[in-house]
Amino acid sequence: MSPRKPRFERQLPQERRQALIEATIESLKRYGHEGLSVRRISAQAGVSIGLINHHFPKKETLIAQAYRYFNSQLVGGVRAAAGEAAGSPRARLRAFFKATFSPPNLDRDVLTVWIVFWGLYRHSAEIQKVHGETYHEHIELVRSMLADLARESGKFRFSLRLAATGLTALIDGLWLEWCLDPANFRPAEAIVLCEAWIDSLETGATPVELAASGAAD
Amino acid sequence: MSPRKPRFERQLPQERRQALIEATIESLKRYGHEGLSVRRISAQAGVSIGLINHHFPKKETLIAQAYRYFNSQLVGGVRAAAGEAAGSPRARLRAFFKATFSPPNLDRDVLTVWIVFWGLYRHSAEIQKVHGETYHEHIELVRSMLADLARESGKFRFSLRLAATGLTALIDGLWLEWCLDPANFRPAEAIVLCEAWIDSLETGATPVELAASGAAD
DNA sequence: ATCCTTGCTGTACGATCGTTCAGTAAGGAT
DNA sequence: ATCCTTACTGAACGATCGTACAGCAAGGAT
Repeated sequence: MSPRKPRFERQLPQERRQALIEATIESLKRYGHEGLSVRRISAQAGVSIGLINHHFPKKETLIAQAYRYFNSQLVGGVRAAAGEAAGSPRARLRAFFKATFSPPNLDRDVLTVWIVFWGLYRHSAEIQKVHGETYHEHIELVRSMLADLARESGKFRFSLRLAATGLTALIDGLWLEWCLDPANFRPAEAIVLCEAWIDSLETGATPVELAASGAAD
Repeated sequence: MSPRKPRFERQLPQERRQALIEATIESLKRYGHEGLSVRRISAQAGVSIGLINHHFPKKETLIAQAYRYFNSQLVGGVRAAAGEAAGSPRARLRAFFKATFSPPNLDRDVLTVWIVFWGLYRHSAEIQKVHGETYHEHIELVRSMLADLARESGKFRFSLRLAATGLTALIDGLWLEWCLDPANFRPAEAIVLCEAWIDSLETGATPVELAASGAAD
């Protein structure tokens, strides 16, 4: 008789928690909102139901940490792609666009997961906190690249804040449209549109200031 | 003794169904994803639990019809605003932007409701059908306005399809960003950015064609 | 005034939810 | 080889879910 195989393996709490976080994301990819149950998550992780509450005080805590991990993985990916690109600000932006509109960023499952998290936003203080931090991190990345570009190529039509807002909106909107229906356009076309937005920042004839238009709301 | 007040009032099926649809939307605004239960919806409508299944074969049918009604109300609003504007294509676009970035369109509750519907997208054929129809209607509206503009003012940098894709993405992205955090920018600033996008379509120096960039991917 | 249609109510049912907790056992320490 | 800590299991609990259905009653028809 061979030595009995253990029924389970003990893990360090830190490692088990990370495994549960990754199982949560996988469960959300597979089942959408229905993947948000301790039974689905624990099945995905290959552990018992009770283990989740052994490592996390409430389900909400696990979900919020999964949200943070998911966002940081994605923003980390595009940040690294932009950082590795050659020196010119324009080249960094190009690498940033390319990474944004390629896997693993451009993935319908990513939208599925995000929508589940967004659905929790209004009623969960933890989710709001994580969202605020990671969104701020993302828009700061865009802002810094635009700042580099402005320093090199002169004035923009808009304030840096507004230029970053517009570019972020364009990127997010294209990303969202593609995920909802990939038949609408090709990823390369999205990149062309983003590049064109950058062009228009530099070549725009009339600098638009907001004091004038800010009167009415 | 006064005549007894009836415990309930009978309605024509058509009217009751409409009331249930509106109660569904209100319940989603109030409670987000948790508002998607027959108990919450029937409480919101002031009727019993069983009435929903009396008028709709499954809950999913009610939800899909609520989605259709919700979308058609919103797209109908901006379409009407654009239609009532003065003759020039530019003026119609301006009215369209203004309606898009004003209540009742620019409302955080609208995002709350949409996110719930989006969360059902992947696993519900009915929701997919409704989404496809209303999204197509919306992008056709944008496309027709851009077509009018192009007819009057000459060539665009992009194909009509791509110009409409980009403008729709910019609008949706700005709308989404504002709903997630209204402190980021003012609605008037979003309109300025959209107008600038239109400007850049007309004044762009280099017409960009896609055959060149479409090789990869 | 009585009947009839049917809009409507509300209990019941089985499934699934998040959480609790008493007990099991893995595996390093002694 | 034995002990001890604690990661881990899994049954149980009450709450809530969507749907079914038997019966009630509103209100027009006769």
